[in-house]
Amino acid sequence: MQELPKNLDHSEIEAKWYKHWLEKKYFKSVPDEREPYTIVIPPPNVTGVLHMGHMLNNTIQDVLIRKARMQGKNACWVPGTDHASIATEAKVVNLLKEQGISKKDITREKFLEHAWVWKEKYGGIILKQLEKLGASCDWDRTRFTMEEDLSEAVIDVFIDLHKKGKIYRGVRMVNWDPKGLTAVSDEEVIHKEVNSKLFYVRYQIQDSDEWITIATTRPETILGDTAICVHPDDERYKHLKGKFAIVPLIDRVVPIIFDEYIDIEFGTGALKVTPAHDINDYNLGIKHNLEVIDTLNPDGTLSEKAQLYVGEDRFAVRKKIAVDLEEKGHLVKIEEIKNKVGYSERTDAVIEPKLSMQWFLKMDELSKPALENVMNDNIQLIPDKFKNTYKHWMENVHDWCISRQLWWGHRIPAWYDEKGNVVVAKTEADARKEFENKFNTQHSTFSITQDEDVLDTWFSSWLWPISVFDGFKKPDGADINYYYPTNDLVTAPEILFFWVARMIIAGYEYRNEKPFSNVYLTGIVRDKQGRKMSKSLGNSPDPLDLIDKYSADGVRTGMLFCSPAGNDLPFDEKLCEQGRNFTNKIWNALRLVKGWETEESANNINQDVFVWFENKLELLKENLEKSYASYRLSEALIDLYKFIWDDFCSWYLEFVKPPYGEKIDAVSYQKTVGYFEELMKLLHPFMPFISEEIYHRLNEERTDDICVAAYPAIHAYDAKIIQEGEKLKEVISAIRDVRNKNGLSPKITMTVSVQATDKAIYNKYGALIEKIANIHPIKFTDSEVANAVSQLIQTDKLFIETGVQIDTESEKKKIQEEIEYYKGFIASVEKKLGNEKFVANAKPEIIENERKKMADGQSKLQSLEESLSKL
RNA sequence: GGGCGCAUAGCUCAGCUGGUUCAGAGCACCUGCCUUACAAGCAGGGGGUCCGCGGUUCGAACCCGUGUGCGCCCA
Repeated sequence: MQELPKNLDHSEIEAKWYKHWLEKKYFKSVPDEREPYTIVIPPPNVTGVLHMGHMLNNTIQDVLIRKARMQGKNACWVPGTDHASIATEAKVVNLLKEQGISKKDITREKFLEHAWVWKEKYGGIILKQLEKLGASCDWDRTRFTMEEDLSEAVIDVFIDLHKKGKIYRGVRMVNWDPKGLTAVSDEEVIHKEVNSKLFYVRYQIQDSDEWITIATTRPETILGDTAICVHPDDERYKHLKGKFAIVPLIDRVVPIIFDEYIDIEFGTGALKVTPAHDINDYNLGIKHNLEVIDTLNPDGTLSEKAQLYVGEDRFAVRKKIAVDLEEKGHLVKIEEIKNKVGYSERTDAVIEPKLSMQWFLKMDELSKPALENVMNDNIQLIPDKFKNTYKHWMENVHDWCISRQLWWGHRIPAWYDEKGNVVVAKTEADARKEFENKFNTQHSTFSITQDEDVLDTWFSSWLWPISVFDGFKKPDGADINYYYPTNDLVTAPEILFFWVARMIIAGYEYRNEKPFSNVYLTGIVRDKQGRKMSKSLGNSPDPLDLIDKYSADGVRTGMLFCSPAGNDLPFDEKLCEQGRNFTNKIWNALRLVKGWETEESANNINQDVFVWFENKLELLKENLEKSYASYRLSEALIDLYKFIWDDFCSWYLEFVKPPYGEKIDAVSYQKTVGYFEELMKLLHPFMPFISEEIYHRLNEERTDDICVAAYPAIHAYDAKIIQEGEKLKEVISAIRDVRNKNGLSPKITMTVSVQATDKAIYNKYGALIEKIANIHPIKFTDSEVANAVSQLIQTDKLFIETGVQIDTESEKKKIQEEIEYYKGFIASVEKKLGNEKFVANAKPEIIENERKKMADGQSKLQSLEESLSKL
């Protein structure tokens, strides 16, 4: 046969097999009578390119879906992307800017045209990249949150929830992103600890020479102050009741109010109150009926209402106002402090609390079933430590601000007439009818306008598990009835609330059923310094480069080697290298097996090896199954890795390998190919490409594919046979060890005498030991053998005659050390057994075990002492 | 400030009901090997205050309390 190359060209087989699988439509799913197994992909942003988080996330999904497929389930993995309002709009704005076009200068329609062009051009990149990873998605089902059907679902849901009284419009303090020019939800604000300055500023008390000093990190907001607040119990300020203070620079007269909200210890115990620009101040303002003065423009510059510094950016003003306050004698001192400042997740701009009119979704009632069904494990979070976090959030859930001041997204179906009345309706015509009914508007030509804002992207992705199966358009359709609820959701803990909780809410609201049964929360991929890998930090390797270098299989295993569910993954390229080395190992095992020439043989010398290996294989399968059942994919992979490398390659193949130049008997060959195939099936979910390649190489006439082969069934195993095998390995290792320690080449033939009560294993495997360890002969003995190195294997004793004079002194020393160890060991067991309370309280099997330890220990000790005396 | 979690070999982590000869794996490191599938390999080896302290128990890496350090979420 033709010589196989020493290393495998992975890029060639990856392209070949992925294309083949697609042609065979193995990933395609249509409802049938089989049990469904469904995963919906967490839709990546259309703007996105593959990063390490996606790699991890999608590898896990692919492992789960491939295993289910092999197990004969109707496996369906639905891919797609979401439209990512803020991120996409920002990209398009930038692109237009490069072309010299400003968003302000073009119409909404024109802008959206540009946005769609952009989406068509770049929107599919990330999905193409997933193919390189081997992702076995049903690509025919690819969805996009802004396609027509999914958009309609979003609008219908908005109208429905509005009708149910769950959606309302109100002025609220929102997190304003001055760069993105939109409100963002609480979850999109990242609080970072930063070094700030705490400015102490004094305000004069009206009609008095007295001053009151406040502390603030944002002195520019002074211009919007409408009160000073102190604690009612604070002795320092009690006399100020009913007095007024004068706001510096603008001389506004504001009341001094008293409220228990104040922390007496912080700063001076006096707080400036700016209801338009701080949520707590806003609440104080409502309570004390204060004036609200909005001093900020949407872009973060100061507004006319600020009176001073109008049109200048808030951070520039912060510096200027400090100087001006100083000049006018208002600045008392400046302290350096650490405080937390909110940043926009999307634009990284400092978030400004700002009052504005927004649409909200009431969450209290809606979230109840979503909380309950996670707490009772109807939906399982993996790992379950996230239940606590989930509970905490769901019990303190805030109403969801769902409007965004953007164009790219689902436009809010609300309409206003000239008087500012509002109705919610799907079309303009419906809206007019609404106006006629609701407001008695008589003529049909009145002018109405649609709300300019769009909905939060999550307001579409929370419908994802339903909408991808057309569950809104066809609530009783074949797809939604078959695939919903889905099985597993694999996602990052960061979006547990953003997305997972809200999908659960939508599931119960619209299907009266959970959207998925299990939520596997992956870790966050971090670099060696523990930082999250991200494009902006530039600390993330390009996944496609990694695949190029280490193969898709190698990268997949690299990602999974150390990523227990919910734990962060400290990524190291070395892991991918280890994965690639594993593919190389497998490839070379194939080269070995394919290099064998066979011959018919009457009696099979490897019979006992097969029995051992088959039992060990069953044990492996059982362990794999346990790991899968508890989503310990990393553990399953490591078990498989060790089994293939150690048990299969290092032991089994060496056992059955014919001596150089000899042929292998046909039965051994067939058995070996069979085991190899089975191992490849077990490996396929993790390493789809190499397993498929090997599967075909093992049998070149094959017409079926491992991708859809039946996953190996589990059978019972005999633990005793496995134990014998382990002992056999110990014997061989002990002999190798003697060679190593004495600097003897493997080519030197030695003799071994065995002193054992149970001779079965030596009778069974004697010939094998002779072959593997280059022993001739191996024989039994009843007594000590002179001039031999002795090795204790459990309670058996091996006398290895190396053919050279042994070093009696070092041999004595070695035995003496072992004797000491066993003496200590026996003493500790004796102590335990001598303890009445232990004997009275411990379980019988544990006591029995201690007795056995004692007997074994004593027998070994005796044997060692015998050896010592003979030396 | 409130809540949750973590701490085991140089690194990353197992250790599932408290009880084997229980302190373990992979990587890294060290030694010896270009042995005929694989140097992307083979055969060996060293390495630990299971974060500190106290308690429960016949028995604690594991349970309880407490201190320290770190991470995450919320305000």
